[in-house]
Amino acid sequence: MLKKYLYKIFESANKRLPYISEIVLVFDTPKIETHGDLSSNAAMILSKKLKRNPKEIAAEIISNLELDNAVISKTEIAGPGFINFYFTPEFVAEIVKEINKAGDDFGKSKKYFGKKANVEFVSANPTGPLTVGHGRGAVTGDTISNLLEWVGYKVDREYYFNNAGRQMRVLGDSVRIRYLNLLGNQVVFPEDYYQGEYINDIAKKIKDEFSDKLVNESAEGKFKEIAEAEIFSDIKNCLSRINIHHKIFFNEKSLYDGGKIDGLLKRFRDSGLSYEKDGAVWLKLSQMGLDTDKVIVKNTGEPTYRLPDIAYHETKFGRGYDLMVDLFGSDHTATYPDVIAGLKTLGYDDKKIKVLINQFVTIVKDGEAVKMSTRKANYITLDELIDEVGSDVVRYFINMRAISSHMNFDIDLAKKQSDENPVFYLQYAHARICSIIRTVKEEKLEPAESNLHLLTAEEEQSLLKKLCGFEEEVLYSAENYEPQKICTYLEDLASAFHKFYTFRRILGSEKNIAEARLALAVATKIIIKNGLSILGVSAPEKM
RNA sequence: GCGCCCGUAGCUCAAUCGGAUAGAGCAUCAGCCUUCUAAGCUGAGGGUUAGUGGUUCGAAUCCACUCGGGCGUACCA
Repeated sequence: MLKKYLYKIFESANKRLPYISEIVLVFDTPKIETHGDLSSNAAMILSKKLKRNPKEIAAEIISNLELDNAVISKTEIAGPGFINFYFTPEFVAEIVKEINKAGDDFGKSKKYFGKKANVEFVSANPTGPLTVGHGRGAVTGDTISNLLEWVGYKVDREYYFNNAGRQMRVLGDSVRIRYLNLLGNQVVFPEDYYQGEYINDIAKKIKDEFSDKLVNESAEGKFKEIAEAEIFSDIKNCLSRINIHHKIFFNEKSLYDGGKIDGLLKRFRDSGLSYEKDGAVWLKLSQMGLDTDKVIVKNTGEPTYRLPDIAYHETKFGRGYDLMVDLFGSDHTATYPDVIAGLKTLGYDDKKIKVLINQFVTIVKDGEAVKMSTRKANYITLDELIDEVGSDVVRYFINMRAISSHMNFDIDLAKKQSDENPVFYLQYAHARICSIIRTVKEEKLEPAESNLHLLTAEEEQSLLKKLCGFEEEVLYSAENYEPQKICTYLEDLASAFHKFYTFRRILGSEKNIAEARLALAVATKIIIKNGLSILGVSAPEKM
């Protein structure tokens, strides 16, 4: 709200200060309170362009702004040429009205209203349970979807999977052999098969249902079919435990059945974008600025992942999305440039695709890093983690970190410190406000907005200023795909509230000021709840 | 070897497209509950931002090199 005001003021001063439009105008919240509420470095940037003293420019800017002194109490030129703005307490307090009026919708913006986005995430093939590693992609993808919705997008959450190919054959055969073992057959279980206990569980289920009727069944028949169904249902259950629900499950196989793959291949060939060499089909990606051409069909006749991936993204373009977000782990870093280049050769606008790479989660157990592998079954499942610490902690813990950071997850620490997780700090602030609201009801006290100008104390003002920043924070997080900003913001907000709570009491204060403080507390509650809902974390009324 | 990501307090991480005195939580130490939830508040200690150079009014952030870690580098996905 504060930034909005300054942008407006600067814009209307455009005619008098034409050089302003030549730079990107940014207002920062200084780290130190004595540097004002918002600060601009415009004069310093302009000083280079105009070859003039920055302080001189700053003075010129200030004198040409039409500042309302009911809004801005003071401006100053500081340091090497910062322009610092101080807002009046009365103006800052107005935010309470806006928040309490908009309620659950406060912070939502219409900036991207009417646009459609697709966020593809998780996309693990059904060969085993989701691991903590998948959890990172799952939570991040869902939170980014929420953020996009908050700035106006209509978002489809999508899960892309492949239930064909070698890994699924191995899965079916793993179950088959375990099944035979259960029946007393001594077939040796190959080392590179899926070692997890879940394979045994599925085999047991099959034995219970079919007893020995499937001894001659092939790996790719019933075994694969049942294993896939079981695993997929586990994956969906697990995701729903942390509140994640995909709207679309896109099967790679449908691309083949629908003739999309053959059609694409033909188009590449007909337009001269591909050629044959050594029995394989190559796509001319070197024309698109890549180092080398890449194989799209192996000499065995099977396509590589590139062909279906390009075809898949083509269907997304066909479905009319304005923004397509692909979220995957760092083991895929090498694959997406090929796919995007392929789409570009077909004339698609690659700017509509945003690829996000989340770095790996290193699991630390007993002080040592654990190498995770579904094959070898030395992973920690997402389900186990949720059992241990609960959905809120899992979601918050993952959201706290920038996706580019390599995060360490110490299982023992997570269990031990689950009570100390910052998420409880936020939830506690929310519960405290709910408790106040319950208590004042008995005292016949109502929040009132007529006396907000009384909120001039330090703790009240810093809480108010924090509230003023929520909208901008949401927009920034969404546009930059940085959920962790919301966490940092909420922790600051909760801290400002806890201080307010400690020093500025509601009950026992004079009626006008008590009502104003109550209105402020209610506004804070709304923001905490809205922020937590973006993160997919609950806002409990009691703790 | 080459490409991408990263290195910040004892630990896990922040730091608003380069901003003023690098911040939180945990851990450690010292205080604060007859009044709205102490899962809280106040204070203390803890840093050459891996290292060396460079760019400029100004660098954790940008550039170069070195060291250390992760992920790739396929006619696997």
